[in-house]
Amino acid sequence: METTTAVDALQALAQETRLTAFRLLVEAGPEGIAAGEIARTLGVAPPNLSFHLSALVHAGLVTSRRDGRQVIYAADFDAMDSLVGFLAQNCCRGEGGCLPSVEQSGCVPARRAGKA
Amino acid sequence: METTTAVDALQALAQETRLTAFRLLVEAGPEGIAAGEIARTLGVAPPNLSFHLSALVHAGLVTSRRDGRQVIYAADFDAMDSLVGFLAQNCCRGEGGCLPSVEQSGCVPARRAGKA
DNA sequence: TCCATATTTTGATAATTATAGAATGATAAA
DNA sequence: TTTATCATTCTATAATTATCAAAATATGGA
Repeated sequence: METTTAVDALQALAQETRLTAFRLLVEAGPEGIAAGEIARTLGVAPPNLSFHLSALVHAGLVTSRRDGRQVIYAADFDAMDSLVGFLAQNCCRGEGGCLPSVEQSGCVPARRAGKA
Repeated sequence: METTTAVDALQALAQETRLTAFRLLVEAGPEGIAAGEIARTLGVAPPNLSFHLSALVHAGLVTSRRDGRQVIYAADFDAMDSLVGFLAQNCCRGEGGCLPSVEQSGCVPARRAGKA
């Protein structure tokens, strides 16, 4: 992953509305949530949310697909993986001991097992 | 972790100089690196680097200690853990399958094992 | 076709942030 | 105490970004 890609992703997450929306999408999983529902849940005006969602899409953290009149947004978990991996790359000169402790997030193995 | 805390941390990382400096510190491990050496390595003017390092400290991602005339900066791995945990909290409604795959970072178990 | 719903785009404004240069503060050695 | 080194703070400037209101686009149903 390039530094500029990571900066774009972090920049996208570094805003309250966008971070909250992203976490909502992470919690929702691959099925995603419609833009309108996100706007209602967060109490944000639709044009404002649209602005922020497009920032997340542009940063590659979120995908969108149209379903009828709705546009469904979903977190891109691979992008998130890459970002976290980039942050921790070669930590402690490979001696271990500095990585995020995934266990504390409450979300377990499925994907990790697949990727190991 | 509060949303505002996470936004502050992400904001701090969302800038090329700061992100590069942080990753350098992650790689260096708990011993840290002196401000001057970071400045030389990154090719950044000392006042500019100082500005960015203080942003990282303020965000809680980095600690500093004085050693003689030098000021040594080090990554705060617990803060990084918390941030990653916050991003992935309750992912996929707890059904698993959406967490960062730590394995790809090349940094292994020591800390994870301790915290599980 | 006409209307209603869902979302995005546009344009203007207000606020935040990065950078550079000069000056200041802190520590150590001569 | 004088000097050199390392780092930070101050001041000003340039650039980016969030928000709001209004208009525009896209889809589906009457």
